[in-house]
Amino acid sequence: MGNSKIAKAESHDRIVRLAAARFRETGIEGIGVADLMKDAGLTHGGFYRHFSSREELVAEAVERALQDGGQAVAAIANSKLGRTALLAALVDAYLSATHRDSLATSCAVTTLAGDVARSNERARTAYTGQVGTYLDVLTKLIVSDKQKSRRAKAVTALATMVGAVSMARAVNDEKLSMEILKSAAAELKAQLG
Amino acid sequence: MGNSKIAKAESHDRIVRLAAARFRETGIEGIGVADLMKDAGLTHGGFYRHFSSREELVAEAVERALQDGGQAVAAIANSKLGRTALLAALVDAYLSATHRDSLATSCAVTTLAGDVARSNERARTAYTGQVGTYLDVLTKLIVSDKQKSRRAKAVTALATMVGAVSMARAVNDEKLSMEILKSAAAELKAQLG
DNA sequence: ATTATCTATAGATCTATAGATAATGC
DNA sequence: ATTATCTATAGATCTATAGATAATGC
Repeated sequence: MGNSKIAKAESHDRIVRLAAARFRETGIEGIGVADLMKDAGLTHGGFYRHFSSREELVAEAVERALQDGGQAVAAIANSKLGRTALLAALVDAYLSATHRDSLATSCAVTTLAGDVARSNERARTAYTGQVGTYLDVLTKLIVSDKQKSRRAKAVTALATMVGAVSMARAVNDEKLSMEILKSAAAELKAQLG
Repeated sequence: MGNSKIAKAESHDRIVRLAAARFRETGIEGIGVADLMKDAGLTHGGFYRHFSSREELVAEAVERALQDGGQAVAAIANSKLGRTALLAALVDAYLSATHRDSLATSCAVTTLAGDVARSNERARTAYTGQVGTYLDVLTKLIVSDKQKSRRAKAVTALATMVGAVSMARAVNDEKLSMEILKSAAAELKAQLG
């Protein structure tokens, strides 16, 4: 015990990274400070040397969770696929059973939507920014005569993906869950391809 | 204190009805047994004569919350509008600022999606049933050459509405929030009308 | 000397239970 | 006699703080 500034920064980063994962798994209020610190290999007493309150961790962890999704999208967007193939790759990845089932690493725009709506302004501002980023990416990938129409199609496509994954997770009927993911993916690709 | 069987049934119904509203406002874990009982004008000690556990209330209240939405849809569906006007009325009501802001009475398929995914099987089964009901209503209202295609369009339309309202609630930018609702409504009406 | 983390604990919750009270209903 | 609700409380959490310990860093 007792540690360097570098070690403290590493601890801070580890707490935020693990909280970003656990909050997506359990919901933001589904896990306490003590368990989060235990995950990070620390005891709960040290928490308040890193964060002024639990709310501050919530804000940082929501920001981190949203960044994770941004990086996943950037990884696909930076591949050398053409416009249509790129759109299809994004849609298929988002509407995959793997994304549905991998809560800890999933897109926070879907997974934390309900929690963020009830959360602090910093978390909501981060959420708003990430939605804007996704809409920019999608708007550039969509073909349409008018710019305004491309943007509206991007909004609708993102809403479709978010809603489909939300419902696919909540239903307890695997067949219906897969139907939701597959139907939405097929429709989006037909509409935007 | 001390009360008739009729009064007990009324108390039970009041607890479930108020819990269905509060759970949608605060999230299922956002309010405790004592506050729920206080809402119903009772003290917390009597709770376990009505429910064997908090989980049992969660199941009943999720069922009730989902029913509320079903009744709202039925009210619109039973109006004397033609197919196109009916679809437009459903889409506009779902994607209205009023629905976005009226959490306590809102559609639980959107509002409780995240909580239900982590909840008990009875709540998830009720959720699954309500999704099926909505899909049946929408499938009948959508025109398309093939039955299979109508169903896929219904799934996509429901996903779009659920995702749009989820995001519209989480962002803290009123302009973006309204853009999400209005763009999704316009696209859905253009696609399905 | 400073500080990152630890142990210990205060005070506020939360679910659940025990036993008392005051009605209903046979 | 039964029971719907009440008061009181047990026991488990949860956030936050206090003070000790053992390292870093001047």
